[in-house]
Amino acid sequence: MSIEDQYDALFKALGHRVRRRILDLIKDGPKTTGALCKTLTELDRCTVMQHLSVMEKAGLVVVERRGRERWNHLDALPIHDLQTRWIGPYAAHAITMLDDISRLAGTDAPTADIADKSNA
Amino acid sequence: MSIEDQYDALFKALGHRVRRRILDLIKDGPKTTGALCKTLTELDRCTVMQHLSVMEKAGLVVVERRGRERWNHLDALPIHDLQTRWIGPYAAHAITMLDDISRLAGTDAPTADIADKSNA
DNA sequence: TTATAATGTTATAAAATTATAACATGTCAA
DNA sequence: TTGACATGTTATAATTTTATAACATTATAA
Repeated sequence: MSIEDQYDALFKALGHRVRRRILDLIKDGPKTTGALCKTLTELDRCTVMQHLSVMEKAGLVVVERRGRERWNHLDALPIHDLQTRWIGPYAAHAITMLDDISRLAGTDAPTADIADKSNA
Repeated sequence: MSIEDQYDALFKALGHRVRRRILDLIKDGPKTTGALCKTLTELDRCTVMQHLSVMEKAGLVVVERRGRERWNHLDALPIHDLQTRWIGPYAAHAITMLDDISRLAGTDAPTADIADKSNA
């Protein structure tokens, strides 16, 4: 699987609000598929499993089988790598542009939220 | 447009390699649609325009019309915001987990690439 | 061991995305 | 003003994604 394939899979996995919701649900500890379905009452169980499958392919969810239960763990490392290799450089680019604009205009860079570089 | 809508649009826009390629192409300066099409020879002009439209909706591309030309500018600020508000926290979460594991195991955290926190 | 709970599999419908084609509009330059 | 260039619009085909249903498998506990 090429790096582009990985980016495709990752961005795709993050590009649906239900899947981001699932990430939130398992952020502080793994949950069984059944437990997730009890929370996501608006969705069919099969739909939840399909979403989990998309996330598993992206490496965001790691499955641990215990008896008849399936525990879905979050693995946030792919997100960390994405930040390091792709998002970070582009975010830096945004700041560079802002700085350029500021220099051209002879003013300071815009306010906190946008110009804030201190994101861990 | 809610914040979730924005995340959907952004992740979706980034979730296709052709669109990431376009971002790269306009990173160092705007390009006309025609110029982009000349580079992306494997795609129909309409397809390129559809991709540009997806990116425009996500706020990644800003269009400047000059005469009969359409200059596509990159705006990386949405990516910066995404990093600050969403990606960053999750990336930090990954590091926290690694630290927890290391502490439990009584060893140091794994090697550079993964444990590296120094991402600008 | 057997009913049931939890999950897995296969099939399919509905919706959205991706890619083209055909035609239309607006602009420049001779 | 007219021909050609750059882009816009509408329609449609092909593919993928999302959602659900029906049935199958596996494991637990009474």
